[in-house]
Formats: sequence, structure tokens, C-alpha cells
Amino acid sequence: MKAKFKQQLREAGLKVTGPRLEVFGFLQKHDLTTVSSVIRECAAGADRASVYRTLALFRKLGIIHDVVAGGKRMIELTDRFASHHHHLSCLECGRSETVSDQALESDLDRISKKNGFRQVSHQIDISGICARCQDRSPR
Amino acid sequence: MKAKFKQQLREAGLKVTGPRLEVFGFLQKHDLTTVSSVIRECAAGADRASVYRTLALFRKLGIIHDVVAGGKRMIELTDRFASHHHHLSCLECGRSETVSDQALESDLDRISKKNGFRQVSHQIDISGICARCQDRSPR
DNA sequence: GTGTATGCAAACCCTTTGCAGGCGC
DNA sequence: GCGCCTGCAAAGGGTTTGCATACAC
Repeated sequence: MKAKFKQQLREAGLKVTGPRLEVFGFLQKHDLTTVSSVIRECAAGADRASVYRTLALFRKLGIIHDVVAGGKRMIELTDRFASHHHHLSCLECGRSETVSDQALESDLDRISKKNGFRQVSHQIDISGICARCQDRSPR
Repeated sequence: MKAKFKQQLREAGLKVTGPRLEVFGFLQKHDLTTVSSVIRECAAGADRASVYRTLALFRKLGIIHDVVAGGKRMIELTDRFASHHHHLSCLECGRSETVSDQALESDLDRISKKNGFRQVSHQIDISGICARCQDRSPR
């Protein structure tokens, strides 16, 4: 996976640098994170400005994309570096669970076709209260 | 609809003021808009700061909610003031189409239940190229 | 060695806040 | 008239940019 990443950079005529490796490594370890987390956790290996530039580059290269989970803007690796999925986000504890559902994907395709859209991407954010938090504070 | 809005404010012990009416009126005319548009278009009747305060209030009262369309953060009236729907956003022209689909809603319910989630809300953003833009620049 | 990428700091948003005056009820 | 709401301006926080230096190739 890291090899694939380096290869993609080189094929685009870009350099494999410390900050880029640092940020990519962090994203691999923490799928679904925030820009501020990346800045905080990668501070030792990458300046704030470099993190922003790196994330912008990764977006352009299709390595990461922005998603919304629990109403908050997050970033994560794209399907090329992680399998296609969506999130169930708990409004109480903030945790997100990953789900994949074929019927859902089919419906989205069908809806796009019906409207004459050529679908490029989609994202879904289901917010609620997770099983654990329901148990903890029942109502 | 506007009567319902005024009623909701009064029932909450809040005042019906110029800025609040101005912003609500704009939201009714332009479903799916941005904070900056509201600020720009309501400038005559509401100061920037008042727009922010008003939007925060509307969010708290469940009059508006934030959604993502075409990857951009937008705001729109909630289901109480407009029927439940989702958006197909064109990445080229930026326009958004509205869709409602029962199968899709059922899928989301089923997925939530399967994971023990009590669903509170969900949002879907389908991005692609609309029929019109496909015709204009075929590939 | 060459040209890209980085770090630093300043500039730039967008958003929030404090406060005195105005207005809905 | 009372107390909430507003406008104004200043402060705050996150993001972007300019420039000289450092490093990947």
C-alpha cells in the first residue's frame, strides 16, 4: 500500500518526501480523521502549511477525499487505498462504524441513471445513537 | 409556512424581528444555499453577525440544517418546512437536483437497525455530471 | 546541479464575541 | 418599560501565500 503510494507520486513526477510519507502513514493508521488531527499528530514531521499543501495534493491525486460523518467534516483514504464503505456515526460518543451495503449502492446507481446523471461519487452520513450509548443512557 | 415560522418563534419565547424574517424569506426562495449567499443577499436587512446568530438559532430550533452537496457545505430548510429529499449535484455546472426515493430510505433504516443504531438523521450527496453538461461536453 | 517541496511568518479569510443602543412585546 | 436583539468593530481560529532555504532525484 505504501509502495503503491510512492509509485503514484513518482509517476506524477512528484517527490517522495518526509512530510508526504508522514501524513500518508498517519492516514493509514487512522481512517476517518480530521485536518486538525493530522496537523497535531504530524507536527514533528511536517509543518502546518505542509500538511495543508500535502492534503490538497492528495485530494487532487485522488488519494484522500472529504467526507461528512456525524455532521463533521472528516478526511479519509479513497477506495483505492481502502475498500468502499460508508459510516454510521454516533452523536453521543462520536465513534463511527463502517458499513458496506450492496442494495444501497444499487439504489444510488439507479437514482443517478433515472435522472440522467453520470455518477462520479457519493457519500452517505447516517447519524444516530449507537447500541452501546443506548444501553448506557436508555430512554 | 411563514405563519408556522412566526408561531414557532413565539412559542419559544423569541421575537419576530426584521433580520429573522429576512433570512427565513431568503431560505424559502433559495432552497440549498450557502452561508455566504445569505450574508450577501440579506446584507440590506441583516448584519453579518446577525445572520450568523440567526442561522445558529434556526439550527437549534430545527428550522434549517447543514448538508453537503457537490462536496460543498450548504444549508437548507429542514423537513418541517420542505419535504424530505436528497440531492444530485453536478460537478460541472454546480446545479443540484432534488430526489426522493423510498427504497433508499428503507435501506438506510435497515442498515441502521442491523447495526443496532437508533437513526436520528442521514444525508446523502451524489455527485456527478448532469444530463445537460454531458450533452454540452460529451466524452 | 536543478527544480521541487519545505518551514517560517505574515496575510487572509470566515466566524464569533463584547458592548451600547434599538425595538418587539 | 423591560429585556431580548441588533449593529458595529474588534478579536479569534483556521487556512493560504510569499519567500528564502533545503532536499529528492
